[in-house]
Amino acid sequence: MPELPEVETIRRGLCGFCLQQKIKHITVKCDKSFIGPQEVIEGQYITNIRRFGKALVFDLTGNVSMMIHLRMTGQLIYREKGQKASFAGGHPTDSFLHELPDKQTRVIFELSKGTLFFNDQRKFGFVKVIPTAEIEEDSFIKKLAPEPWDMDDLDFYHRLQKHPNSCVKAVILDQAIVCGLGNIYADEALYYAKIHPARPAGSITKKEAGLLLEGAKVVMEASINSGGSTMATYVKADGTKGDYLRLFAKVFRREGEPCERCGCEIEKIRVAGRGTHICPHCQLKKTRKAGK
DNA sequence: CTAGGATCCTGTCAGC
DNA sequence: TGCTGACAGGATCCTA
Repeated sequence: MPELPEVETIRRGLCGFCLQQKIKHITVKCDKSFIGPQEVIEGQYITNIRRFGKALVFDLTGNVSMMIHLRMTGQLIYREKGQKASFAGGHPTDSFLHELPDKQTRVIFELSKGTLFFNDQRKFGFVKVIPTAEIEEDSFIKKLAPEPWDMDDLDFYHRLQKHPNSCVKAVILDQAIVCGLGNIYADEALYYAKIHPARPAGSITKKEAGLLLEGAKVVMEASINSGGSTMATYVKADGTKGDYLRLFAKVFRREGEPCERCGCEIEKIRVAGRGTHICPHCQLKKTRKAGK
């Protein structure tokens, strides 16, 4: 679920609540969700929260860290004692509003001033204890490519050309090619650049690659900038489903609605094994002949 | 090596 | 109502 903007929003939010707090006790409710010795981090203080792509790293005293990856359905929900404060981020579900722990709670971190819940419906996400000095050697973190803001157009173009026969959508979802995009922002960035997701990456021109990289930055920045209010809005929604995606998504989950550029109906198709949303008029599969 | 599909797991929803 | 299959905001492993 959470892609780069959501994870960054969670990082910023939790930094505001959890820094300098002590991890007093950890309850692991699902063994699969917690990797490593929990007693190593009990009693330590949270000194920093970093982000590597879609993974969060909590640095602790004692030269130890914990990496948390939310994968598809992970959530981090912080509740302060006496309801003084709360923060929720990740896969949007009613768990944001309910009494916790609930059925999907996998790990509970009891902190000095509140409680941090790691919820995860599908159990794909995890918490992993790693010595701080070894974080950047972790197999996941090690192979991450730069984020779109740290890449220039030509570099991005060359990265696409390394997989000339793969669908361009599959290539931009690969965190070793460019870091941060997931299913939502991949669709949104391709729509921005007017590129059909099933086109071979090798057919993307330098100009198109530049537009696609720009699209990735634009859609993710917009989401990060509205991210804080996003989470707050959801929690305040009081029973109604969070639909913050609709605030900025032009194609994602908008099948059947008109494209805001041309009015043509948005379609949902399948590309690279993933549900994929396009405007069939703006995003042509065949490249038009040069000279229009 | 590449590209595509299956897989981990639980819950929800559409269709019979 | 109950069953069945498809699908899901991710990443890895297996196969051809």
